[in-house]
Amino acid sequence: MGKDHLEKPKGVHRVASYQPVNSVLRSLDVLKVLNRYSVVSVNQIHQLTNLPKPTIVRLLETLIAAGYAVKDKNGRGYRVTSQVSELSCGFHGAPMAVEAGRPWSQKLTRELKWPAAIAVPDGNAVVVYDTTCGDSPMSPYHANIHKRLGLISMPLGRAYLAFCSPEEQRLTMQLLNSSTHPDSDLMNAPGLIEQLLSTSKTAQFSERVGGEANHVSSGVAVPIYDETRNKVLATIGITYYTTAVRRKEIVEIYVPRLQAAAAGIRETIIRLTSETGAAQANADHPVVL
Amino acid sequence: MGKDHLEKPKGVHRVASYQPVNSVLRSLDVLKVLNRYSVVSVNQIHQLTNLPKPTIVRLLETLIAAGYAVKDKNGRGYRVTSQVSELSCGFHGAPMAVEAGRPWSQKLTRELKWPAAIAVPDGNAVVVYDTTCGDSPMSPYHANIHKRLGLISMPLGRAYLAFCSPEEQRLTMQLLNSSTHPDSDLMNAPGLIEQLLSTSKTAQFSERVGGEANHVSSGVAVPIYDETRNKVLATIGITYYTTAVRRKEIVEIYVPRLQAAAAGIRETIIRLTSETGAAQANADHPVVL
DNA sequence: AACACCGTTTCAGAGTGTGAAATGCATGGA
DNA sequence: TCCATGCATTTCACACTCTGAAACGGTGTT
Repeated sequence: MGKDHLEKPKGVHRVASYQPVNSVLRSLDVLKVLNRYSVVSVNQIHQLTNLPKPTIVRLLETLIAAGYAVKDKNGRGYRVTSQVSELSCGFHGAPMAVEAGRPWSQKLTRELKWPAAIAVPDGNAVVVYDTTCGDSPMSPYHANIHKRLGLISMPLGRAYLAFCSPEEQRLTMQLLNSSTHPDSDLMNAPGLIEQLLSTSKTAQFSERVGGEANHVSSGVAVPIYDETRNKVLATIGITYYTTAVRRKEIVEIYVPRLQAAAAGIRETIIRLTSETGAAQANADHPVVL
Repeated sequence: MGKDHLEKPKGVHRVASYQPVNSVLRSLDVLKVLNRYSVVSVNQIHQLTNLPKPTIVRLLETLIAAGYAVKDKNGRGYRVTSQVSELSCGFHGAPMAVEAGRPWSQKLTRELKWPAAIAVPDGNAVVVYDTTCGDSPMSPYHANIHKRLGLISMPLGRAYLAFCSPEEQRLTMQLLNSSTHPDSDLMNAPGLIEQLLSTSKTAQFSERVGGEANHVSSGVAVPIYDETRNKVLATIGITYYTTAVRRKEIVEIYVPRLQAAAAGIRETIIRLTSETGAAQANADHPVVL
């Protein structure tokens, strides 16, 4: 397979360098089938996957050894155990927000040109899990992915702190007072904090006007709210050069666009969540016998 | 942490004839770690699993090829996708009822000696997914696991039909009228059906008195009700020789025991469900950075 | 610039997964 | 009762696939 001339990697993403591990792919197929039907026989799996039966039995025993499946009584079939939740319980918070939000932040950047970012609350800060600063032709910053942003000074942080539940806000404030974080230096001005939060709450978005400290950039952000859990799942915002945009434009165009994106993301998340939990209650039962 | 996958043989069950497939066990470990943390680096996985880094990258690429993971932007880490729900969405209905109910039906058989059974509604019948007839010293029948039982004549079936929601009952009755099923021959006596259902509903359990047809056995059953979804998840019942038990004993001892078991199973199911869905919202965030 | 760290790639070799064929093990019909 | 049938399971020799030490290359730090 050795090429003697240089081959350019495809686009930005490199081609996978490894061949996928065969047995792993097969085991995932088997586990998927196990999940589709309540109780499955080796033969059913064989028909659904075209895998040789010995292979199926071997993989099933492997899944059993790992605790994700059990053999039904008197060898009539196999089924999954409650432990399978370990394999999907992590699809919450950051991963869900990123997967649901990516198309929306890209759309924002296409339309407004400025970079957008999505951040997820994590203790005493928010963590940026996605930015479109690579897609934006004129990004004020280069790359702040995985950066922890302060909950007071940064719009993405404040959009969380101002709009989360009162109890959550109280606990987070305690955390802010008892640990070091990006905004630790602002903690001695309690009046300032309350003012910023209430201003955000009234205006329905949070804003940082640049030029104050040593920032040439400004930003606005709004929360992504899950109404079924009463929880701020993430925040989404855009950043721009302070001198390049008039405030009127921000309030009348940028903020509504952000709120529309947040609403769209919220709907996607609700859909993904309900699919994960319930769903297929009907599709699941094509009368297994 | 867990590295040696040496499994001890399990008690009465036969020892697994195959050696578990190594790469599969490892991939499941990796997927589990991916789920425990929002975004993970290869190094973090390495520290948590003790797997060699090339192996981790290979398995991650395999998971990516299968669609269960994606590489976070600019190579800073990996995370799961919404597709992981495929690997656990099946733990509902039958598997959950069986896993939660098994200890209770065994307890019933230990105490009352008669065999107990758990059945799950499936279209126009209920399917027996677990029985303790192997544990019972005096079982009237031999093995009816995976058998489809009628919703009218059998206590396990009637406990579902009588106690499910009115809308579900209406749809199921339509299904019973338009398909063949174990009780097809009873469908021409509509008065009988309504009477059986209302009697069950009043008495809070369903009962079949043997000797009527050609049965020497009788049975009682109760529904396992999920209050959060307003849904009968399964039914649990016991079977006995008609002539061996006085009716007083059934009403005063058997039925209360069954109802206690149903309540216990319901609680276990609620616990399992909430663990699967939410949970770990806090434990999940040991500040990943 | 030099260093340190980390993700990724390479590659040769051995251990491991593979699946056709054979063997059990039920159930059901004659 | 005794085969016939269908399915789950086991065996086993071989090919091949997975393995992981070592090397590489990129990025951020001193």
